[in-house]
Amino acid sequence: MRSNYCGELNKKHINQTVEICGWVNRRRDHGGVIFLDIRDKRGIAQVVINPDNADFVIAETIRNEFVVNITGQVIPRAEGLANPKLASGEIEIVAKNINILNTSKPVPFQIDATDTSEEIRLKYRYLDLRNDVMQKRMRLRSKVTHFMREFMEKHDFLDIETPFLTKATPEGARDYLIPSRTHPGDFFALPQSPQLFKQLLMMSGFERYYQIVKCFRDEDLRADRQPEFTQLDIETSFMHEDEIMAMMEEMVRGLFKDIINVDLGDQFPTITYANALSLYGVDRPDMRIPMQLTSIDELMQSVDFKVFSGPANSDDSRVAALCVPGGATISRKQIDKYTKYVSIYGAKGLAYIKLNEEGPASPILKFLGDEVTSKIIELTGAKTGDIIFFGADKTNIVNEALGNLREQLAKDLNLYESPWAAIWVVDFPMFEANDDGSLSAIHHPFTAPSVDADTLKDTAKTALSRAYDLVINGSEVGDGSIRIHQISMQKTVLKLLGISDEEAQDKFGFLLDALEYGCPPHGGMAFGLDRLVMIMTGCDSIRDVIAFPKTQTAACLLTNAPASVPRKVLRELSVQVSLAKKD
RNA sequence: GGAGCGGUAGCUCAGCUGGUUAGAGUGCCUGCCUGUCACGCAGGACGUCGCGGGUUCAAAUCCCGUCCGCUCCGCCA
Repeated sequence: MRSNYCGELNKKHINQTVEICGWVNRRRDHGGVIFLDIRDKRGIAQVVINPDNADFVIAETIRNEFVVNITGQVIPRAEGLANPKLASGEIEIVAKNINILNTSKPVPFQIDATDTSEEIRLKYRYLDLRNDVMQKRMRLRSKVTHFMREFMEKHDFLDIETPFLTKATPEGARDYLIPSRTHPGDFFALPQSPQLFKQLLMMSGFERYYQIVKCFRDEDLRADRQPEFTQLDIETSFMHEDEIMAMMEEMVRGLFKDIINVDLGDQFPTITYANALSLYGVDRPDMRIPMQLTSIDELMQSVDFKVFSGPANSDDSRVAALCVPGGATISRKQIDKYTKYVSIYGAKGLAYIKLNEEGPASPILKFLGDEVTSKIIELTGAKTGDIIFFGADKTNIVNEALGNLREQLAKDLNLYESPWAAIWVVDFPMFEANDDGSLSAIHHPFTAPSVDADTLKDTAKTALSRAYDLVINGSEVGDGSIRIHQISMQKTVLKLLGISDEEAQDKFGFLLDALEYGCPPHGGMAFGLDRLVMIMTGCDSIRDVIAFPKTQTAACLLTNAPASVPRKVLRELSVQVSLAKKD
């Protein structure tokens, strides 16, 4: 049915008779001569149909997106008629036989349009996916998973599937629930990750496991968050964290080099969680941006300006400065926009000092005085032409406000030092305190602390874990940890988290039991495949690298899922719906 | 749960402070056209202005509610 792909035809094929299959990307009917751009998965080639062709009458009925099969001869294009936009632009095919394999209604949008709204694209996703850009993204994604599988297999990891119909977990995200017909009133949960199963596989002696697997979390969506997403999930036994990180790093470096020819550097730098927050305000620092936050608490403790001196003298607060190179040209109007921007993170204002040619200029100079002002300039390393922004509030508000402002400014003013930057974040705390004083796991409840159980009990609020995150260009693309492999430690951690013995036994007693039958030390990692591919393709949303993604309300515009089901089905599942039916 | 932006022809959009018959480009249909490649030219058809209510002599336009899409906060171990 096909001898060549359209996109691969070139001067080498001149005089050959070829048979192509594909979609009509565009038809240009000149009355006397008809041109068809035929598109297949490799690209586009132009077909010419002359009026003396017996199939000319067929060609006249052809419309965009018809599926055709054409036999013809490849000829060179005459002088000046080549199309440099097409890979096949130096040749064209003179049609001999034209076969309409299928017709098409007029499509709701031209396939190669670039301005179609996402809503329409999602509704007709099967058409959107015909677009060359989407085809390329899906192909790159496939290359990524192929590379991953090859790497893991080469390193003797075993691909083992774990159940989707499993048990709800305490802590963490909301679960997607599946009612059980055979156990009326009981529910399965879709896994938020195969975490416990992969740990059990270590206890089963497989030593190295991986899986490219869907995970499910019923939480609100973002540009980089979908309710079902894909992870490269990995677990190993008998490896220290530095060994695991080195191996994962090798994979990621190879991935970027092989697939998009990007060199991420010989060894990814490492930063502690505490330093990341202090210097960049976030736990996923974008290292493409050289700007750092400067702590100026000491300097501000005695100034006669309560907005600064208050937080400077408070333990849970912080005063920090962010010097923006060349930022003195930022307009008052733009500063107002940034003030509004930081307010979404709870910042009550955004003080600044501009370093103009004539000297520092700022509404707050009179409160700070010359001496303090010059010390700020010294500490931040600010130069003439720069602007210094300030944050003074609770520490997490300052960090989030200035940390996100830093990234926004880098975007607006193009302050990137390099196009790519990977970094490991380590030394996460084990726990964070909730509003009510209780503790939650920062990573998850099975993460090993870096101290023994007795020390952990005494220093729960400050103890560090053996977790590590991989951050590329300010996006967390993977996280992992060494897990707890001793029952006593696991019980200590669960107790600190306020999970009772009964609840622990009920929710994951199987894991606690397994820990007591010769559990090897183990640890692992999980990569967010969608985010990785998003970054590698330069997309702003993971929806752009997922064939059939969901909208912000977790609906599918293509299938109209989720949808109601007949009462009979619900009865079988022992499920009652209490809402009034929507229309 | 909250904030912001958007929803007008198949598609992308314009439509100011309310005022006759709601427009443009593109797509579609018809005719013409032998070298285009976003072909061109001429003509034509196509509207639940997201939905519901209100104000008004009069609403795409103003007000209230609601649904949908996007970005973000909360949330996401």
